[in-house]
Amino acid sequence: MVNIAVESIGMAKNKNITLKDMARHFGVSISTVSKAMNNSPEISAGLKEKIHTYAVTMQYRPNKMALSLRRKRSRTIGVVVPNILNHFFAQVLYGIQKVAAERNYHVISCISDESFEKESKTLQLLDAGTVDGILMSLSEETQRKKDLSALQKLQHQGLPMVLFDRVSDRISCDKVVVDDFEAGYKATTFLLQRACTSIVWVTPIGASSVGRLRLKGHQRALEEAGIPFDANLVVDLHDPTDLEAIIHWLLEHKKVDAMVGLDELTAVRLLQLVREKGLAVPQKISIIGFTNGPLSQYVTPALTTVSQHGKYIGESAAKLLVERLEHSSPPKEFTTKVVKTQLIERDSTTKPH
Amino acid sequence: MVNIAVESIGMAKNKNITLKDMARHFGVSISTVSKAMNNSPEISAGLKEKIHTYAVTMQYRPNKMALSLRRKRSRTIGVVVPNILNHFFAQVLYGIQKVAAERNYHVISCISDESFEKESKTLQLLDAGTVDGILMSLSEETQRKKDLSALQKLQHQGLPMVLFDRVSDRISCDKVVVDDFEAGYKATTFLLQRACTSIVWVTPIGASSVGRLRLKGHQRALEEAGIPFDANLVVDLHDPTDLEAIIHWLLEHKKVDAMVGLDELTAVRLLQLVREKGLAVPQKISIIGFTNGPLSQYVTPALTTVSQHGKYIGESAAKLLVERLEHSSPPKEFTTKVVKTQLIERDSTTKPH
DNA sequence: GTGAAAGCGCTAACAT
DNA sequence: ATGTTAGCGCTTTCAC
Repeated sequence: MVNIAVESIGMAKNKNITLKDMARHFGVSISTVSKAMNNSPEISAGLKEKIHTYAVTMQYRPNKMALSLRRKRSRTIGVVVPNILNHFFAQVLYGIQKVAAERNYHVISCISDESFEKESKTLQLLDAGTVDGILMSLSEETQRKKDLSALQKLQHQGLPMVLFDRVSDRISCDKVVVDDFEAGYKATTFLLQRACTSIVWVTPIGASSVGRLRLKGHQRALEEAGIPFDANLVVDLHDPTDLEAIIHWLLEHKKVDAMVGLDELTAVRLLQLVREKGLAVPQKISIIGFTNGPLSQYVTPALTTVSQHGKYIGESAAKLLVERLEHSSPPKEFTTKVVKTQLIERDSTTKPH
Repeated sequence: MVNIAVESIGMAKNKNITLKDMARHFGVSISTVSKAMNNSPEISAGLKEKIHTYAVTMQYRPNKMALSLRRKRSRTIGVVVPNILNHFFAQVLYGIQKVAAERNYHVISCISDESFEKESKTLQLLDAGTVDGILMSLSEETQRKKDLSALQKLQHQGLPMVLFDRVSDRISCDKVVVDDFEAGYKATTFLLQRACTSIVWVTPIGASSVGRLRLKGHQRALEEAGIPFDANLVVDLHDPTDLEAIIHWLLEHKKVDAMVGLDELTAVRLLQLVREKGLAVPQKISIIGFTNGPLSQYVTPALTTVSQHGKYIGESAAKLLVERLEHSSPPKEFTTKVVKTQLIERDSTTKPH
């Protein structure tokens, strides 16, 4: 009686069935069932057949935890991005999810919110055992602090990782980066060709590898054109709410004919502020943004922008990681994949004359 | 000597240390070490002290898989969203990540891409054992097919879940939804008050619960105003590329004075198409969108829009789930939380007269 | 205060 | 063709 009661409750609660349960059911050993389920040739066709159908009707599903414990692999990768509301990172994440799904990996995603503390905490939680590997882009604060200890700890644990976009020389691993120097160079050159010589450079990510490289490209372009670099035109934006005041000041005290915003939202806000000031874009001021998202596309005038191919970066990074996870046999050199940017000309910049 | 050698190799490869290793090191039993690490009062203060410091220097980290296997809980929740490039869902995900991080849960996120097949496959991969519970918003295709078998299977496994935004009556669980009927009603009423009577209704999510409810709200508002409902004005958009042709046709064959786009991107595209046609917004045509994202905010003219508080929805859903996971003791009734929308008036609609 | 033993669910080398 | 055993890393009851 007790048994029956237990069984029916069991049905309702759908207690997950195990190999042990099936073994008991057939009066065979657990390993026999295991082998049968894994289609081992050791087991007779008849028994296998019976066990399989029973497994199906009982909805047997192998326990993932037990498998992971045994195999020491979880088929899960961890992803840490600074900000998921940023279209570029959303695209990257999309790319990552895509290849992960294709290869039957789960992805645990975490947001650092550009905060060093959150990033470290996240990284701690994400240690080896939870995930087989990590995909990550450094937070701005982390790059400013230059404190990579959390990451290094993981690396020291032997956790494979690939860094993308915001990377660091001090971590040796596979990397996927944008050719940011060239991107900065390209944007500035583009403006110079359109006779813009006084270019305001607004960077919300000044301390990041990405921000620094783009700035260098900018400076190089100026240099090659023989235009002196004016540090006052570089706006290192720590707090987005400062933007308005800064731009107003610049517009009143400097002769400005172009602006570059290093992320999509900043560029669009630049556009808005300039127009509010009554200055026509691109006639008076040309504007270039980064990240080719819907925002750049649909704003008026449509923004000339540097596309970074976020989805492709995500896919590449994920593939690189999975590759390493599965063919750990030849631990070949670390590679750094450089993804070229593309400058998409729209209506926020003047035509060349 | 042997020990030293082993130790140094251990350092290099950083083989993760286990309770067993520590037990051997101190010549005590595994269970003693376990108790010490868990601060059991059974263990003498002295030993505990020694073990703790050793654990720290050796960087002991408990094996997550073993713990999960033992506890039958992974502290991981699964999230399935239709589309992460959509700002609304990105916000929801952000909210979810936030509370998950606060409560020390991992989140495995998956994208269904509005596809029934991908959603089912994902759900299968995400079965009990992998995650402790699920947060999910149904894909459009799934809602059209009305095939919830994958979800029901999970439910039958006893996996706690909470559905958000795109939900179904046929699944009984906690839910967090937007008051979509009211949202549709509100949008239409708003337009009617501004003397718009011929309202084009463009829905890329016609088959979803959300799309249907909003349409009902729309119809009710029309009805109350004594305006006959014209089914030709409802555009059930299956393929986004059709939008242009459809709108052109409508603009030429119907007298239209307002349009509503049921997601952010659609509304913005509507705005663009109308303006390309040379029709002033809002003077000739008023436009209302959904989802209050940067796109709606920065487009020209800025879009009047129905805000759905994505982040809040994500937070609520996550909290509901975690609540259930942690106090499974009183299995109280399922709740459905209804989040009110907010109509944000901007410049794409005329002022009331 | 410490340890032995069983068990979580599964696999695999080694019997029989 | 099937079973035994040991073990993945940890917790926990029960002895000592």
